Amino acid sequence: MKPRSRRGGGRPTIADVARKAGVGAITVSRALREPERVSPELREQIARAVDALGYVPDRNARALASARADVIGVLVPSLTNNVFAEVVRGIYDGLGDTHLQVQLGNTHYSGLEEERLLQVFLSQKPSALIVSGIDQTPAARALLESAGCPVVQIMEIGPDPVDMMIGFSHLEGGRAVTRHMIEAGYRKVGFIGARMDPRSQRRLAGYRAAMEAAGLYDVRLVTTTTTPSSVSLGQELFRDALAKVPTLDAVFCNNDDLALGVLFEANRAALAIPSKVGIAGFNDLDMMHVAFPSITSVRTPRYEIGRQAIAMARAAIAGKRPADLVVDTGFELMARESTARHPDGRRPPAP
Amino acid sequence: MKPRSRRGGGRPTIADVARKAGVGAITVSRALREPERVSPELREQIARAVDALGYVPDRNARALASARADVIGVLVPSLTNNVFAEVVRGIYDGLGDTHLQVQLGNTHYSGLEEERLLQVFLSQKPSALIVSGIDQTPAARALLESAGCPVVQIMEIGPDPVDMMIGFSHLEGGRAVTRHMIEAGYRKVGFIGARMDPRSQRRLAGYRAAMEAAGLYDVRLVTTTTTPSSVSLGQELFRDALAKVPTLDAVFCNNDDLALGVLFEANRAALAIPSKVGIAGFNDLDMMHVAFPSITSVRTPRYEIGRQAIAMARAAIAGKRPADLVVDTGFELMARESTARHPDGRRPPAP
DNA sequence: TTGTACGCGTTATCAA
DNA sequence: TTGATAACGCGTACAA
Repeated sequence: MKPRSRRGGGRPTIADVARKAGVGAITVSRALREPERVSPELREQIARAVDALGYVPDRNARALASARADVIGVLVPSLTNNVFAEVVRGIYDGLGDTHLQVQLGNTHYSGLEEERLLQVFLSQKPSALIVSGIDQTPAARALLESAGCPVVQIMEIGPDPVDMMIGFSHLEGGRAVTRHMIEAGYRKVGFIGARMDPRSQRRLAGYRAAMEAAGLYDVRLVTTTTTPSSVSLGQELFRDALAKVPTLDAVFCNNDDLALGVLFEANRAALAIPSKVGIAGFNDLDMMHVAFPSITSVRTPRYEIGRQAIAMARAAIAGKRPADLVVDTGFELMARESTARHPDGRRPPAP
Repeated sequence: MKPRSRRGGGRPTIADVARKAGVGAITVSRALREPERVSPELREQIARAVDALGYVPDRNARALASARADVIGVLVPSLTNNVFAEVVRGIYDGLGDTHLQVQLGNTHYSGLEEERLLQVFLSQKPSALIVSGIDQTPAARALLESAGCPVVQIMEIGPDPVDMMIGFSHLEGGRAVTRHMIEAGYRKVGFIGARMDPRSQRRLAGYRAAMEAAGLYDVRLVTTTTTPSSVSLGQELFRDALAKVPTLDAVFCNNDDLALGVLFEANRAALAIPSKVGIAGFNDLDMMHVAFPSITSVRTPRYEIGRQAIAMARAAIAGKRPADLVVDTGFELMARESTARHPDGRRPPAP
């Protein structure tokens, strides 16, 4: 027996397979990656040898030799935020059974952290990069532009894509709910926002635009914090908002967690929903339609964004860049009981 | 100028740095990985050259040469389940600023998928592996045992660790809540369960043990489904449970999402909580204490499990295997208004 | 369709 | 403490 090489961990290599199958190593390599370019007989022999030896290609060696890892780097600001959890789920599902792997990075809503992770990811020579939002730092943007691989910005759309983009306008989303509440008859519509990342800011801008258009805007109606969002924070912020403006008759919450907190707090304070106070959230998590009363929200296609982002990336990797480099997914206003102050709003279903 | 190598993407290599710093390539390599083994002067020169060139080591080459990637493979059954999202957050946080990277895999609660992902991960020669639960298939277990790297099983503890383990007893958790409800005076305590993965099964076993001990067990009180958990599913299952046993006076839900759905449905049906029906969840998400009324749950240290799992893995990688290979984190029963039927239960706070 | 020669960028080995 | 040399396992380029 030929002694094993000095360093190897003992796993069979492509050479072992080649020897066993009686072919050249490169043929094995091809049989694995482009089977159609190898004759059926050899393919068969090689498959047997692979099985017999339990051969698994070494991804590191492959990446080094081909100067490209079968990895898609994905940068999201949070892993616990349900919205991004669903985006990530869509991304994983969009992979199908390709040999591609996802490398996740959590930027914690920090531009600097995003830069750092980009550096790290780039050192792997990924096949593509997916990043969240459109507010990269100049340095991060430069990194992306010289990445030498397809780049997809997700969740938002804007005027100046690095490469590809898929998302929707958060400003329009914010405007749509606010307008809906105004039309439902609410006048003192408050805005409650946590975290206040760029997308939250734009929802606020939409809120403001709608309120100003109706001549209802008042800065005291706006209650925000940079603290991360949570149900309990919604409760607190609602109390703060009421303390500032006791005549508050509705709140548009930055997201559904806050809205849930507001609902509970309104229950506690015995404020009738929707007659005394209207509530709307953002994202339309499952619980919004189950809540009692059900809560108005804006349905955002986060899972689909993840799926499509991967589809776009895969197409670009394959050299088929999609015709539309910027995709606006839109959103959908889900008007429910929590804002049905008017007779034309939906009524609570009979029990 | 020496022409750049044929294939490289143009990025500077370690040789470039070595030339610029006037040292050997290996010295640069050492300066980067074990600075203390290089003289301060050279270290300084090398640092300057690295900065000047913008050198970033190629992870793929490093992994190939050292036969080990600085990657920790992490297998979880779900990314959207808040519980695992928090585990993952703990894992990322536990990384600190090591050079280690996390490679996430989603098994979708499937043993086969876990096997497949293990294969993929192993092909990268990870530095360590973290897997969820203790119910690996025999094939997966064999893979883990011959992985040649530290392995941490998380979320549960059991008698036969592959290597290391950190978690708690779901059976005891289920038993504790159930006992609490019985002590609060409930008699027809139902169990509502979604997904029914192994950990859910063990919580059910704990429920059953407590009910049988009190002579209250009745199979008709148990309502389960393999459908993934959600708030709306909680609503549905509660309706089903009530249809089966109209005298139901409490429900222990497999997790907090279901419990929230039950709460809303009880509200809808005008069933007073906790007098007509008691509710308990599992995991103690933030919303449980905010809910109105607040909901009894079992606090599980999922974030801490993630953090500690990484700590254990890092220690093992560094050759310092922890003294306790199996860590029981325990859990904490959070009794709240939703099960406070007895005067000794907590009262709702005054507004 | 298949094979040969070589390089990918780094680290392990061993000697100085 | 530092360096020369030889892998690491695979893919690219080119030839057959």
